[in-house]
Amino acid sequence: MAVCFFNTMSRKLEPFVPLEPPKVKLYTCGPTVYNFAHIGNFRAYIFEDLLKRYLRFRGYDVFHVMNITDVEDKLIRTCRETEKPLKEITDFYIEAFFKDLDILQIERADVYPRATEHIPEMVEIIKKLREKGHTYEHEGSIYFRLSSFPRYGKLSHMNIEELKIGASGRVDTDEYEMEDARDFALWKAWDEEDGDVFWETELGKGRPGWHIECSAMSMKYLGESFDIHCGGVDNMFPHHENEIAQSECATEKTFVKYWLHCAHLVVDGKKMSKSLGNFYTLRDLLERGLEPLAIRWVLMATHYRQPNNFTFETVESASNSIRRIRDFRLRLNEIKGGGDELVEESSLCEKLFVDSLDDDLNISSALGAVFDFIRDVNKKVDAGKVGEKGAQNAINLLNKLNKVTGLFNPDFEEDVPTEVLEKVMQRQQARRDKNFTLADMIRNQLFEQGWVIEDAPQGPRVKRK
RNA sequence: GGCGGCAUGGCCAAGUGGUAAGGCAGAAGCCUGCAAAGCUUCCAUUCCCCGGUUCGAAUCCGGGUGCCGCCUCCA
Repeated sequence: MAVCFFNTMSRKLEPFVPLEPPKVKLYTCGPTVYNFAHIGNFRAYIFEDLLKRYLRFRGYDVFHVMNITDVEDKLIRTCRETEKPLKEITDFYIEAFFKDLDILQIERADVYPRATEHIPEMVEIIKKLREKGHTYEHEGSIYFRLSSFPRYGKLSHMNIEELKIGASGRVDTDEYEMEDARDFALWKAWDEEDGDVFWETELGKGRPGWHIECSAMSMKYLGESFDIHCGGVDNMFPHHENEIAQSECATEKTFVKYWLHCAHLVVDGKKMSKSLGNFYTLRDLLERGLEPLAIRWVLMATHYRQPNNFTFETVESASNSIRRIRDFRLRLNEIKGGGDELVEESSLCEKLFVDSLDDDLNISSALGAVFDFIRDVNKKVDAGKVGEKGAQNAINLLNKLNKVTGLFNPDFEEDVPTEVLEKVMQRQQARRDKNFTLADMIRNQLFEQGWVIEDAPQGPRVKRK
């Protein structure tokens, strides 16, 4: 079986065949750095992390580009309100963004191009579009003329004629300077509100529109046609649609082969919003004492095309699942001597895991295979059948699959403080003396200090609570 | 109004025609000095509702209900 993805463009599951195997060129829409990213953003980034890790696991040579939008309306407004330079604000949030990625164990992209550092590339594309007659100017701003691109709407299945009506009632066409309310800005002429945020270019004094940055930066690092473009469903229209229009008009080539879109995260069944009080950044969750790995689990464990309902209860449940895996590994580490090597169990688990993820990243099914494996192995361990080699094979498999999910290697407490170990020894002596009152007292004491003692056949097992 | 998605046990969630994975929570048992961990058993005669197709449907078709997203530069 081959890797298959649901391509938004065709609305079908398609076998994945990169343009130049084994290379895979991947572009994912990144953050606008005007604030801390929220967990909904991270849902998308974790989906993309799984995608990239899995492609690498399957032998592809992935080159990943994620843009950073560091010039845009909200940012300019923030500059005005705080009277700080643009770069000071964006640098701060970019640093915070990377820190959050690390906490969630999201692997870094190969390149994080910033919009402000690619103005010349954007200008080039706009010039090319202008030469080909896809643009018009109005008061110094340059707009893309949608009517010049008949295929517009093919990704989102939006009907261009109906868009024209502005049926949402939220588009007041009278306010638009464009020929048509659907047209979008490639280049925005400077006005006073922009302050010192502008570039003097051949197109005049101004700044780029949002959509053009993704076209410019993706094509710069990945070429005029590349394999995969990801983003949240909300970016499908108009952002990705506009990217297609600009890029394909400029190059006359197919821009992207596979479009993958991630569904939204909701919290307690509702869209996150500050007014509902269910809007969380990663910081907010960590302050509440949630485990980063459990957050990663929750964000990853729902199929990327399903809406993910984030609740504290689910995170708690994920923490318990992680504990089960940790305990399984602790148990395997204690095994000595000869016995079953778990060859069949390991290969079955890996096969099911791969088959599941091949199928449009069916992570739930893949996790199911891992838990089946854990149960089967535990059963054999209980029966005393598993040898050291088998335990090592099982650990190796978890480590291997962990490269894909980042969920199967929770931190161990290798560094148990000596005073805790001394207490454990004391307790062992008490148990040998059949002084169970003292033994239980010590165990309770340690529990109060955050340590759990389990009496395994091989001796006491010390774990953090 | 247009486009799209979703509806499976207390919670999360697989499963696209063959008779309901898995995790968490819960109950009982085994094990244990007692626990914990682990294992075993139990926990949806049923997959939003109503029709239809079929030997057979959670899965296909028709209708309905509910929830959600997009249609302004929100992942």
